[in-house]
Amino acid sequence: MSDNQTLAEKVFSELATAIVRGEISPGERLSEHALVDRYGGSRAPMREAIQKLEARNLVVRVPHAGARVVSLSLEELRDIYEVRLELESMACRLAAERMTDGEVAALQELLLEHARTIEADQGQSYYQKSGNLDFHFRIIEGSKNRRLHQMLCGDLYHIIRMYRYQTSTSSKRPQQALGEHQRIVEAIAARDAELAELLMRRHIQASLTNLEQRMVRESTESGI
Amino acid sequence: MSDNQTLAEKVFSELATAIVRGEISPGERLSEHALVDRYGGSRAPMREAIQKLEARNLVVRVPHAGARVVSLSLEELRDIYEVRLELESMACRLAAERMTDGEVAALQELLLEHARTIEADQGQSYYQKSGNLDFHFRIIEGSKNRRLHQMLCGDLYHIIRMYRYQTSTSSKRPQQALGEHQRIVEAIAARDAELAELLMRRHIQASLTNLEQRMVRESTESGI
DNA sequence: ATACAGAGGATTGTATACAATGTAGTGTTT
DNA sequence: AAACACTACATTGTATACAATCCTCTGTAT
Repeated sequence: MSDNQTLAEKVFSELATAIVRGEISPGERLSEHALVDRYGGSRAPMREAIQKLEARNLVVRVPHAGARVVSLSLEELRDIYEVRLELESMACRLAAERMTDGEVAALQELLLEHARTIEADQGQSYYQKSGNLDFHFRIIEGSKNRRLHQMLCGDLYHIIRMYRYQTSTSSKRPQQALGEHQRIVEAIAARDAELAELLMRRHIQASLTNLEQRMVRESTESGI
Repeated sequence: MSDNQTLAEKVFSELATAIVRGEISPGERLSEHALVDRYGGSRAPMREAIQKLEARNLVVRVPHAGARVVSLSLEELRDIYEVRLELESMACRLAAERMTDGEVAALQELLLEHARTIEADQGQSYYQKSGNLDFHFRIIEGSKNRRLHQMLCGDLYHIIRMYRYQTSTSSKRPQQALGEHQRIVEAIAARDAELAELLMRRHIQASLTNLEQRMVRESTESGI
């Protein structure tokens, strides 16, 4: 029961979290031999772990040249945000149509708890860290579309979290975000799919706008 | 120059096309040893090819049990279609905003050619086969969002083509599809992003509706 | 007859060895 | 001095061998 998963999978998940947390920098090389020294085993499982990372777009491999942690240009990051905006708005619309009454009630309860947490200890850190993600995850699950869930949670979020643009863009007051969350849930509870989608779109749009401003700033800086 | 790509990549692409074309049936096993017998080489490249197929969701692997060609339930297929509908509508909106005038002109030219082809030899087969795909691919490329392109063309389309639901759903008159295409391009040429998105959404929606009807039919049949 | 248990075979996971390719560093030439 | 070529090294791609796990078939017991 302890060694149920293969070594390749263990190395993969360890590397994935290390990359997302920034313990391995973007652009850094992942030598198979170095991974053997670090995690033990032989090259075969390391290779497989690297391939799994490539499948999730966390590393880029070029034949005979090796693997590097993905280093996204701001354009590529904008692309990812655009797709995320669309897919998560879609998820919110579907959630309004498909969540059970019980799930909606649980979501409302979650927001009440968030409100208490914020009021109690100004818990900005708690709220940002897991609370925000919890809210979005539940809505994505509420869409009852497994492929959508896989694309958003499996592929896009890892990269987004890796670049921490999400933390910086959600630096607006937790109260404001909470208020937006509450209005979204109200729309879901009223089964108003169109409104729920619109509100979620606006809620995320700020991140994209923020990101694009940053893009312009950085490009002009480097252009001088 | 001939052997520039690795054996693993060659086996991967051969297997991918074989799966998409239905030469390997859904649910069929992919034994590593059998692949060695078929393609030559050793197990290592075969394993790598299978992993690449898994990354594109064309096969499912379970540890110690092997790999099987993906066999989707109708629910999973509905999920994929839903996501495709949303992403391709989005692509159309972005294309209306970002395609160059030259690209729009080329797209209009493509449709004229389609019209000639249809009139000439009732070329339903030609039009369905590559013409329809060409049109959609150009719009996706016109979105100038590489991640979106990757998700639609790389991941979703292979599976959709594999199940051939697209061919059956697009069995409506080529003239009708062509007319819808023309209106979409008109909206793009007018830089009316909202309208372009709406028209594309309707254009694809028929496939999804068709698919869902089929789902209901099949489930009731098996339920008897 | 059916269900469960165990052994054997088959398949995958891992380790090691060899081959092919890319990279860097040095030396020569212009 | 700069650019090109060649050589040596390092890294990845591939092949083979061994270990661990799973699937199946057979035999026994209920």
